[in-house]
Amino acid sequence: MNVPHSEENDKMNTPGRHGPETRSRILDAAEELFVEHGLDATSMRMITTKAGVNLAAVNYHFGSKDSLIQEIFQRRLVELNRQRLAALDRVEAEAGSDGIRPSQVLEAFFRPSLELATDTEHGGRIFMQLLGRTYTEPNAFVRKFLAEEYAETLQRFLKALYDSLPGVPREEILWRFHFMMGATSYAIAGTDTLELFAGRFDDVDPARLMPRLMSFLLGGLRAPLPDLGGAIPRKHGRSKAA
Amino acid sequence: MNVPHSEENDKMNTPGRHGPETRSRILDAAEELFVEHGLDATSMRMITTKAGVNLAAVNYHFGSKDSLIQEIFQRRLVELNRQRLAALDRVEAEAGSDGIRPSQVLEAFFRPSLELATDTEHGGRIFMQLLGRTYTEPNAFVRKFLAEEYAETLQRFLKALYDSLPGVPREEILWRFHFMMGATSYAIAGTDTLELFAGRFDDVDPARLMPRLMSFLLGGLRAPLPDLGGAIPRKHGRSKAA
DNA sequence: GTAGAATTCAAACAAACGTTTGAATTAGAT
DNA sequence: ATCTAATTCAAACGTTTGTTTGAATTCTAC
Repeated sequence: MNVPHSEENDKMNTPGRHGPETRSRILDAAEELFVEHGLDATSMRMITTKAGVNLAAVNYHFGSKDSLIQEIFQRRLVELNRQRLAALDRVEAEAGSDGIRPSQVLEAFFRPSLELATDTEHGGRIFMQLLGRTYTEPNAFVRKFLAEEYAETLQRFLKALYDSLPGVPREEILWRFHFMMGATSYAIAGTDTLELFAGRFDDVDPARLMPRLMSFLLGGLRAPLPDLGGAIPRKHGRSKAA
Repeated sequence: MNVPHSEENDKMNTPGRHGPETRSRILDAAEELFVEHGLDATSMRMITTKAGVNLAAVNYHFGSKDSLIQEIFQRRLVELNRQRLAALDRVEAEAGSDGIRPSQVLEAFFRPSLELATDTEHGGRIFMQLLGRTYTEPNAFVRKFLAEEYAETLQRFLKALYDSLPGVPREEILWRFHFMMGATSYAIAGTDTLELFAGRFDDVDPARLMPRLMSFLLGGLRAPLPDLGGAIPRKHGRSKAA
């Protein structure tokens, strides 16, 4: 009867009669609920009730629950990765003849996400909590488009990191980048995790999180390379990291 | 009619007629499925089908799905934390007059989990993947008993870490321990995460993961303390970490 | 071999799930 | 004011969820 929820066509700027805010009401409500209960445990009824809209509104505007999830991640990730790449462009443009330092690469990658995690006004903090726990999400559908959304950004940053650490085996850099993403995700998503573990957590000021995390990450990245014992597949051997 | 699933009473060693393996069949099947699809997305029917038992068997032997989940975590975590505490006891017993080094604390805490993650024979690897993604699990029930299960262990290790780093503000140590747990969890749970991101991951040999991770963690723990700018609540100031 | 408890089994339960439907309502354009 | 398309709405759709039931089966003990 109707052909709504605009899969890929016109942006419903001209149409959209009186409910241009129904979409965003749903997005905001869903974002919060997904953080609180997880993707699966959040039902359509919970979302529409919290948003104050009709149950059918999600399917009308987004098509399905999966499409809603995708939309939520996309609207944030596109902007986040845009900022990251812009920051990398900036430091590369200002770079001298001997390239950029590893700390600059990390800054460009992690600062935008931590700044988004600081934003309590527009739901940035909520989304970053959601994103953090989504990295380990088993849901195949979610994993797929998350990988697609990250592919280009990751590739550019890994290359920049490789160039900033000449002589260090790429395999090691890749692993350490993995470790760094893990530490960062937990720092953002799981504050209450350690809070529960350790009883209390006095200083959770997000403004102080950035320098704290940055020190840790840089220390880990520049740590002496491990002694991997005997045979190492490719890349010849051990040495000190830069 | 029956009073089964033995909440807390006798260990059903004397009773348990011909199906002492029904319980473990269910536990093993559930563990695998939980890793593959997540806790919520794994249904009772999937579990009982994979285990080759009747649908009602889970409720009969465990009482409910939640109790099954709890049982799965408990049988592994009790042993894991026992090993951790034993390792800590050992290094503390051998310690000289000037206490133990931070690296020894980290070894005692993280090595048992990484060794469990290496065990592909008895499902240890599978469980550690499950545990890693459960740290960020929103499910309130899961979070609760996970915190209880970890409370004592965390407390002892944090104290040991504090003692091994005199002069370093406890707040900083707590944060860095949080970062370390994040890095480790991702390293174990989310290998496929970065694999998806980075396209390929040549060297995933778990035997090499331990030295790799250890170098990174120690580098992060011993990194120079961050400059937190102006006022720092309690604990007086900044200094170099040991 | 018979009594009785422990376990398995097929079937059903109510509740919740995501989605669809078709009529009612609203708003923009002519 | 009228027509038309976009949106909202209450109700129902067919599945799937975790759990329960009561009879059938299996095993231990006497």
